[in-house]
Amino acid sequence: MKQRVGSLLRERFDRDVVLEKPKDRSFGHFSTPIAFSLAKELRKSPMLIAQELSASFGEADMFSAVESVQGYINFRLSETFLDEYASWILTNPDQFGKDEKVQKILLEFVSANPTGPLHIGHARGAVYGDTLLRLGRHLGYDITAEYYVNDAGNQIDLLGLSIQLEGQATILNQEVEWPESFYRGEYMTDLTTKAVAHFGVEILTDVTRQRELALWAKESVMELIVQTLGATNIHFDTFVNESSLYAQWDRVMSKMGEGVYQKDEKIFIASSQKGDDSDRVVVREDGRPTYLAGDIIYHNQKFERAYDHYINIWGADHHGYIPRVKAAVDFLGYDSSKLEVQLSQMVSLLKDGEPYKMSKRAGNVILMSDIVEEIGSDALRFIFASKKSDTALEFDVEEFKKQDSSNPIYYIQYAHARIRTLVAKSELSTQEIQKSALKGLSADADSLLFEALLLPEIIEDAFHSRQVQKLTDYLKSLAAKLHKFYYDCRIIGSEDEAKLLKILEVVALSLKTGMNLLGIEAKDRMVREEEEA
RNA sequence: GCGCUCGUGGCUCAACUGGAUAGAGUAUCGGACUUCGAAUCCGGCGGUUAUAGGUUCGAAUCCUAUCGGGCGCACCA
Repeated sequence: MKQRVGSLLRERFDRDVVLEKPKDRSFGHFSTPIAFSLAKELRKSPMLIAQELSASFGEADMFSAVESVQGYINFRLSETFLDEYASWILTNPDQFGKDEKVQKILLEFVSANPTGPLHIGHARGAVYGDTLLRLGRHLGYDITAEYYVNDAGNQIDLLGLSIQLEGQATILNQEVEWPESFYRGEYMTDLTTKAVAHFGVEILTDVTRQRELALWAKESVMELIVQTLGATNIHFDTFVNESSLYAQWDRVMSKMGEGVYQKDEKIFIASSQKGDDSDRVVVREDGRPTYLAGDIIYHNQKFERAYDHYINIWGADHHGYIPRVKAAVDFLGYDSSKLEVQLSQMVSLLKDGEPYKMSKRAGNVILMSDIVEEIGSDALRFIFASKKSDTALEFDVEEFKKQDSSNPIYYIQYAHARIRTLVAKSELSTQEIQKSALKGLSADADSLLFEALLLPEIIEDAFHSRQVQKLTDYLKSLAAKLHKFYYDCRIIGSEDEAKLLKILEVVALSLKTGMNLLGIEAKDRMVREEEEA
């Protein structure tokens, strides 16, 4: 819709035109302040320019009115145009907001270490990434969702060791000397029991089999992670194991040419030439690669797979790491501007206004699975989608258990369910509703319809700005408009029943499509929890 | 110390990326069910957009400085 108006104006004025939603709907559906920017070149007052420009329209059937107000040019879409659009999407509901973008994108997210279950911080990145994925795919982008599994390095050794120690302490009842850091929590107890069942008790004391044990345990942890993600409607297309990459090291290193050099028995990457604070070690004196080495091979492999664009979602504590990876991509001979890193900030949880208790049982973290169990996947997804991912977020789990308007999930679901029950109650057939011509609408009805038809613009904007909260904001405000409309205007039995229901069908479709893009299922009926029992 | 980032009603967040009178929710106070689901709606209170300068037709948004919070500054991942 906005695109069509935009391209029309671009043709007319021969330049990009800023289109905005007027603060006050009585001004029209769209407006542009273009006269202000033209004022300087044309050496005329904005008011005059706006008047002349608006007078030059009038004949276009897309608009029913074009007016100038204090330098702004306001456009009002014609009812015919809105009606055609509404009819079209109601007969092609799957196409609402769809587009046909052609880019291939690799989206890497979560990538949590396979050494323990996901915690609440991971959940945020997971939801953010998956929401972007859904939005992008809806727009037609060919996106691969990838999980990078860090199954190499110290942490994996530590995983093996931790299981052995856990087993020695709890199963063999031996005195154990615990290292400074090790993995703990309920899942470790489970893992240990399973390991003994699988390998026999000998595995607990055989130092030479630590790695074997660790690699087995990793698979088990990954299953747990995949399961937790699945419970939140998050699924990956591909998993890349860090351990599988090192065979390519020599080839990748020679590919970087001058980008790497040897010094003090170590190998460095000259990332300081590319804007990093200093050069970084990629291979230690003893020949063991650093974490960065793995990431270099991984990114080389990503670029060899030839996508048009790459998005990484990282925890915000890794932001200092961006320059060195970009430097590596540059040295590998690829365009590092194709690599985009989005950060996901910290989450702090409250319960009844107090800090949420970290469970000792889980190893002093808040588990994603616990929160999903407590407030549900829908609520969790909604909260995390509703705030910019790169700013810190604090929320109270109790807020999202309430079943009233203070809980946006219920508020939006209720709006959708209200429409569904209304339509079910009406004597009119779907045919009659969809065929009715939208003419002579009240200002409120027109405004509601227009708002519902705005969804495609919101999807586009939310994806391209990577700000998925624009979608949740939109759904909240559309639901609010619906509730108000419902309250003000009697629908069943009114002489406009068919028209009004047609508009409401568009609203319902918009809400449902939006919720699905958030990974939330729209309900046709609301059921109170206590009624279920 | 250096780098990144954020600072908007009591609280949680918006503001179309430089545009019209800075908006929602929550809290609080007060109203609306013999009518399509009150899981809803309406109204009141609450702001010098951290502070001080600057840029221009126009600034919460851009620039500079100051103050305050967060994160990072590994041969850990």
